[in-house]
Amino acid sequence: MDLTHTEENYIKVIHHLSNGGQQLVSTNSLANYLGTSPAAITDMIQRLHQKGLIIYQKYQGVNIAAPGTAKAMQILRRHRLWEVFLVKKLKFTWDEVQEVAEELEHVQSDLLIRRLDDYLDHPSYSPHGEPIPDIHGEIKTQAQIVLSQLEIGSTGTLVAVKDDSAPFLQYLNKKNIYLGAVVKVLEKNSFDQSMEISIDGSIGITISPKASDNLLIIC
Amino acid sequence: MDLTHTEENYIKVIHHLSNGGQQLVSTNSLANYLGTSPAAITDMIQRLHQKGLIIYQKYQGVNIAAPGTAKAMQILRRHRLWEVFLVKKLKFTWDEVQEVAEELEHVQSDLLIRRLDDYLDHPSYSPHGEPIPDIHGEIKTQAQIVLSQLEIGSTGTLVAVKDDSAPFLQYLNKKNIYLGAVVKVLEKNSFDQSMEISIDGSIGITISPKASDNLLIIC
DNA sequence: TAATATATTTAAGTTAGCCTAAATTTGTTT
DNA sequence: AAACAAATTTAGGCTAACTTAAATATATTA
Repeated sequence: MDLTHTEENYIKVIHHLSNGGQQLVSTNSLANYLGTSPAAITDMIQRLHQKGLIIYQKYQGVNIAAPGTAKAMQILRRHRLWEVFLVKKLKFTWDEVQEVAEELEHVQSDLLIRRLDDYLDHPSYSPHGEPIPDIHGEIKTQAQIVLSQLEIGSTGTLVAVKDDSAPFLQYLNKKNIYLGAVVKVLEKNSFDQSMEISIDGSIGITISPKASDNLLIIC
Repeated sequence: MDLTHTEENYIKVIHHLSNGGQQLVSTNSLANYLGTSPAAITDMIQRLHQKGLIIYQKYQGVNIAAPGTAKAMQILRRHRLWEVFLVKKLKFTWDEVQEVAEELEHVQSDLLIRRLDDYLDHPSYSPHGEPIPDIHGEIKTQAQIVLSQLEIGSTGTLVAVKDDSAPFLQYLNKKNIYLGAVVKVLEKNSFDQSMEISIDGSIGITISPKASDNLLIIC
């Protein structure tokens, strides 16, 4: 089923605000999130319910339905692949990608997304560390842990940051720490919780506990 | 001024059908080209005239105005850069690009287009051999002639096709004839107007007059 | 539990972009 | 030049996606 850009956005937001279907989403929270009037929300959710993409009962809020989830996964896949493209190939910074990816995600062409995926070597994570659904809409869920919990001698792949404020990102930049890097814990200093790590085989880098608590890795 | 996707499409088509402003375009020809009713055309051209993008007099047809030309150049630039990307990077074939580029050209981000242009090394021609306007909307014009007029022993660079129907593009594909190639005329058979040519120094390839009349080259 | 506040829906209206049918202008032919 | 044909515009309507204002349902609290 083909949706309009707006319908796709609603589906994406309902999927997000319902935590993937775990909770009901109120009309007001949608209106608030999307910056439209509650009346506009009611209008649209009635249409999406009609189409079977969401579950809706008058005055009771909405939830995403199975076909809606599939659609949401497709949109997330497109969005995150474009983000990878923008950052890896076009040298966008993390904070520049959102707006453009928001538009690119609505370009309708399965062939395009398949080729883009090939071109990018089938990435599993966006530059923000969000998992990229595969072509079937499946997300490979791998438990993420904070770097500070990794044991000495163990390695993991850096996939996300908890704090994506500019100062922290600049700090990471300066220390040559980037997403996708293989991190190895060389040492832990128990008296101040600082860590010595190597990034993709580099020599030891010292990072503070504040940093290691905000870096997410998979093993 | 920001235009809707539809308005951008109208501007593009009016620019095209007016030959860049050289002739008036009738309501009917627009309706025909766009596959909509003449009434819808009248609707839209009144709006575009209001915005100063086209020149319009009731019952007299329209022409592109200077601001419309600037907009058309911007759209053509986006379209053709995306075409280069799709073909060069994503391995699309000539006949696969049109539809997707048609969507991508409407993504609004000057930064995106600037970065894409950098990434592609500032190409001057699309895969169909159409010139790509620069960031100021200027087109570097070089006289194009049809291959059939090239003399024996002369060479030229293939930059465009007159006929870009799928069958013709597939024919070219099969004969290993591609845009950007250096073409040399080896022989001309006067009885059937067929030609022997070499492509980037290849051995002789025989092409029909129908083909050589539809291949545009610069010398 | 009744009164009140909040959330949600309905009603009526708007704009973009289309449609068909009717009216009007322009072009062509005799 | 009048009559007809073709092209164009106007009029009235439709859907998607919004708006504000009014009505109604739900939640809260005295």
